[in-house]
Amino acid sequence: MGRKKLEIKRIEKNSSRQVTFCKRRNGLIEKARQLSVLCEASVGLLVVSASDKLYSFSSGDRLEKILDRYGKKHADDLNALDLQSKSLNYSSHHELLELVESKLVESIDDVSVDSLVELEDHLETALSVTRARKAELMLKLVESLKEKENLLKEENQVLASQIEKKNLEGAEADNIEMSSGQISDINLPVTLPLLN
Amino acid sequence: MGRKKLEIKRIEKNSSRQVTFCKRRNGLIEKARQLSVLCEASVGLLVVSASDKLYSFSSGDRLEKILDRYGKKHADDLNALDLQSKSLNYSSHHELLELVESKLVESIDDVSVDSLVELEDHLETALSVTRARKAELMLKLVESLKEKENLLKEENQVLASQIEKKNLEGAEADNIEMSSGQISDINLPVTLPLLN
DNA sequence: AACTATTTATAAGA
DNA sequence: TTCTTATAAATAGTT
Repeated sequence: MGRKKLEIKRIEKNSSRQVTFCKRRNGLIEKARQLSVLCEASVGLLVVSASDKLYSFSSGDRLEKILDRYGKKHADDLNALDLQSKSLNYSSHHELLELVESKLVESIDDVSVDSLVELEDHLETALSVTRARKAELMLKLVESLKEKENLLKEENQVLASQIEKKNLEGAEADNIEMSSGQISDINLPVTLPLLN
Repeated sequence: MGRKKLEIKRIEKNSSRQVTFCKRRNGLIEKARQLSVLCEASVGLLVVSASDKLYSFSSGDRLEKILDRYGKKHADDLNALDLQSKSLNYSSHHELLELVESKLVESIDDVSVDSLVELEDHLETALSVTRARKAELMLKLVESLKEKENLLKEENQVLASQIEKKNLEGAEADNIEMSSGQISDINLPVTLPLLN
């Protein structure tokens, strides 16, 4: 449904692929929503772009909660942007560690599945945040190094062009010297005989 | 897109709802497939009908983990304490992916808890291997960038010293130019009056 | 981000 | 279900 029929195979052109991804992803999510509404079905949809951005839709019950929750965590993990706002009910890692310890002190048999699931969630969230921060720092490091690289390259170019300029000036200087030599060569015969 | 425009709200007529469910479900799955192929995206889709039949699509990587997790949650809920580790004897990622796919081809309901637990272990191991690899690549990237930085700095120094050298030569060149100008300045007054 | 020529999906009917 | 067909929707290429 477009100007041309499109073969269903990887779109080679990068920009087209990205645009198509955006359009079709939105379309897909809308279709998923419509299906869930029209037919009272549970629909869970996750889309991860090649660049690791995550998009999801879910229609609201258990299955979808799971998918959605997974999606949100990984969105955090991957986007690593507003960590604080999405953050955690425990205020510090120290607090989290205490929580873990208290759970572990209980006799395993007495621990409810629910509380373990809850603990798992806490730990997973903490892990995501940690990973996100790590990824963020790594990316910043790489970025700053690339920036440095660019600055140095620029500097190199400036220096190189200065050298070229110097070389040209040197050549010019030679030319001037040559021509004035010629002038004097011409002038001298004119003058010298007269002077003689 | 049909004979009439359809409002997006629950279809009341039972048979119509069922027919529409079937058509749109197939359409949605096909769209999901196309998106994954066209744009190299990972797509996971789960649809549960009102009569609790499950349909799914997944594009073959990451997303399997999510679907697996759906199974895993059931496993956890039912057998929370049965978490004995299974051996991990797959030899390659390819093999692992095949394993995952084969599991996913089965109707989710029919997968045994044990096989899901096993699959989870496989996936977690693969995940940690992948993470380790990612970390390795990141570190290498940082290292190579630092190396590049050093090379560029060296080049800069070389260029700078060349410029300095050129400047010295340039100064000499300037002197020559100056003196030849003086020569012609000297010569001209000598010759011109004589030529007049 | 819009536009629009086309292709696709699908609602209703058989 | 399945096929057909009129029509609504999605979207590929373009600007």
